[in-house]
Amino acid sequence: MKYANVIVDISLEKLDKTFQYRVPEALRGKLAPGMQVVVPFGSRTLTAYVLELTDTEELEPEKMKEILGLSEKAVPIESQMISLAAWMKERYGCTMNQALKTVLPAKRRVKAREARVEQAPLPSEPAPPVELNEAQRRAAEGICQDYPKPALLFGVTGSGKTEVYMELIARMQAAGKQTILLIPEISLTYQNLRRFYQRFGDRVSVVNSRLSAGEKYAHFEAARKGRVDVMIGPRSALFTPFPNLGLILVDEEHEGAYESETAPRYRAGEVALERARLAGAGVVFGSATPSLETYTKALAGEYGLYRVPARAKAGSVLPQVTVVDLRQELKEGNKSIFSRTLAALMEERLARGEQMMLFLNRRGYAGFVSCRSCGAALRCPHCDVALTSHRGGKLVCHYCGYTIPLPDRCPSCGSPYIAGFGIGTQKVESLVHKRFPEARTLRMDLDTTGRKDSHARLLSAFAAGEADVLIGTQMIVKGHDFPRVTLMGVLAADLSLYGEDFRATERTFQLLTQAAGRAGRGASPGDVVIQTYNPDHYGIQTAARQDYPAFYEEEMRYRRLLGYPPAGAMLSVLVTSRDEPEAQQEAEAIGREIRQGFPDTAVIGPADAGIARIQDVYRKRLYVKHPQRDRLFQVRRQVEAAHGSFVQMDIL
DNA sequence: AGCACGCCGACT
DNA sequence: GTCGGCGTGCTC
Repeated sequence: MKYANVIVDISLEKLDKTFQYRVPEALRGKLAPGMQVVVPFGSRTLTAYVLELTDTEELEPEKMKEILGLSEKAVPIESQMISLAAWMKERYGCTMNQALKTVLPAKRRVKAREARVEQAPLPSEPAPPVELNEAQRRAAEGICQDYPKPALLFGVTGSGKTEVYMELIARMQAAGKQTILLIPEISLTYQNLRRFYQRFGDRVSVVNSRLSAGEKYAHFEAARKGRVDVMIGPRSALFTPFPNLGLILVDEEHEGAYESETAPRYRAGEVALERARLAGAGVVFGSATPSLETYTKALAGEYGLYRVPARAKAGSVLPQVTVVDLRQELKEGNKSIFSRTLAALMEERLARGEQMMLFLNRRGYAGFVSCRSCGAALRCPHCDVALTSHRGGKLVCHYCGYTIPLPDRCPSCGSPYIAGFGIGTQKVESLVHKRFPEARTLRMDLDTTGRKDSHARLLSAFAAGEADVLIGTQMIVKGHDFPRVTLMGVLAADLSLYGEDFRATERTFQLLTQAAGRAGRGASPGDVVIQTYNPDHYGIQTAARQDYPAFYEEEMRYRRLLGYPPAGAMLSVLVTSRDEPEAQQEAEAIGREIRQGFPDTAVIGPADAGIARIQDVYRKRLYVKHPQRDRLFQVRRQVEAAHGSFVQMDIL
C-alpha cells in the first residue's frame, strides 16, 4: 500500500477530514489503521492517526507529502477505536467513514442541559455488596481466573446474573479498570439500574438513545477522563472511550436489539469481542437463552461456561407450564381466543386479586381487513403488507405509516361486506372486557408507548397494581419483574414460528422461554399457558419445559443438515430497486455471477424477500452458503464491486 | 488548532 | 506612506 489516509491529531471537529500521504519505503507493510504517525502539515509537524492504507491516489502527486515516521507517543484510546472501525469496515462491509462515525461520535459543543439524565441519582444509603451464593461465586471466580477469556453466564433473568456482574465490576474497579455493561434499550429502566447506582454511586454513567449527541458526548468525555468506572447503555455504549477497559458485559446476549439496522450493520456481541481483544479485556455474555452461536462456542471451550441455576430469590418457584392445543379447542366448540384452561385460570386470578399478563405476538397477526365477497385484503399501496385496523376506524400500514379511514365498500369489487380478521392487542383488550367485565386492563404496544416515558409509566402503573391484566406485544415479556404476576398467557405461540428466515424457531423459543419466566417471580407459584396450533413442535415443547439444551440439540441438527449458521456460514444479499424488473434482473445477474465465479458455494434464490416491497422499493433476496466464512467475504467483495448500489449484504 | 493571506484604521 | 487589527480559509 503506497498511500495512507490519515486524520490529524487535533481535537476539533473542523479538522474532521482525511489527508493523504505517501508511505515511505521503510514503512511499507508496517502500518495499520489506528497507528500514530508523524506528518508534515503546513509549516508544522504533527502526529496523525492512520485510518486506512490504499493504493488509490486521491490527490495530485506534487501536492502529496510523505509520512515522516512512526510516532513515539503513548498509544491513546483513539488508536484502539480507529483499529476497531477498520475491523468493522472489513467485517460488515461498510465504508471507513460510516465505521468511524459509529465508533468516534462527533464532537459537539456540550449544551447547558447536559449538566442536568449526567447527574446520577445518588443512593440514599449505599447498599453493601450482596453475599454471593455458591453458583454466583463460582462464576465470578472462574471468569477472573481465566481472564480475559470470554465467558457465557447461563442463567434466567432473576437468577442472579446481576450480582455476578456487580462483583466483576467491583473487581475491575479494584484493579483500576473500567467496565461497559450493555443492556437492551428496553430494559434500561430505573428499576433495573437502581442497584448499580446503590452499589457504585456516581462512578456509574448511563446512556440511552434519547440523549442528544452533545449529552452523549459529555458522558463519553467523563469516561475518557476517568470520572466513571462503569458505563451502562444500549449497543452504542460499546464505544465508550474508557482509557483502561477491563471488561464488557453483554446482558441478554441473544437480543435482536444488539444488531444494528443501519450501516455499519454490526452485531454488538462480535464488536464487543474485537474491542476487548484490542484492549486486552474480557467479555461476559449473559443469557438464559443464548444465541446458538454463543452456546456453540461455549460448548467448544472457546468461552468459559458458567451456569447460574434459576431463582436465586428464596421462596420463588418455577412456574407450571401448560401447552394448550388450539385445534382441539376449536374441535370442541370453543371459538374464543381464550382456551378453557386459560379462561379458568384468569377467572381464578381475578377472584384472588392477583395479576396476569397476556402476550400476543403481533407480527403478521394484527387485525387486517378483507372483503367477504371477493376475499381481497386491504393492502398498503406502498408496501407488500396488509393494512392493520386500529380503533377509531383507521387502517394503518405498520411499515410506512400510511393511514386511511376504513372504507365502507371493498375497493376492488365494491361489495359492502368487508370485515376485520385476526386479532390485535386492542381487540384482545376489548375481548377481555367482554368476558371479564370486572378486570382492569392495561395495554402495551407500539401505539400506547409512542410518547416519551409512556413506556415506563405503563409499567409502573401495572407494578403499582392499578390493573389486573397487562396485554401486550413482545415488550411485555422482556425482563420486567412483577412479583404479583402469577399467570402468563401466550395467546398464540406459533405466530413467529414460520417466519421468513432460518432463525424464526430460535426467536420463538427465546420469546416463549422469556414469557414463561414472567410468571411466579414472587412468593406465590405461577402458571403459564401457551396456546398453540403446533403443540408438538420442538420449539414450543422445549420452551414449555424450559429445556435449553434439548432445544439446542434439535435446532442444531436442523442447522447442520442445511448448512445454516452456526453450522456453516451464510451471506444474505438483499437487492432493492424502485423498478421491479430492474431488481429482478440485478438479482438474477448476481446469482449467475456467484454461481459461475464461486462454484463451491450454494446459492439460493433470488426470490421475493419476506416483505417483497416496502415504501415502493422492491426487494429480492439471495442466500449464499459455504462452510467457510472467509470465502463469503470474497463473494461479498465481488458483488459489492459490481452491484454495490443495489445491494445490502450481511454475513451471518 | 495554527498559520497564512487580506483588506481597512492609527502611527513612527 | 507603513504597521497591524483579527476575519476567512487552508493544511495532504
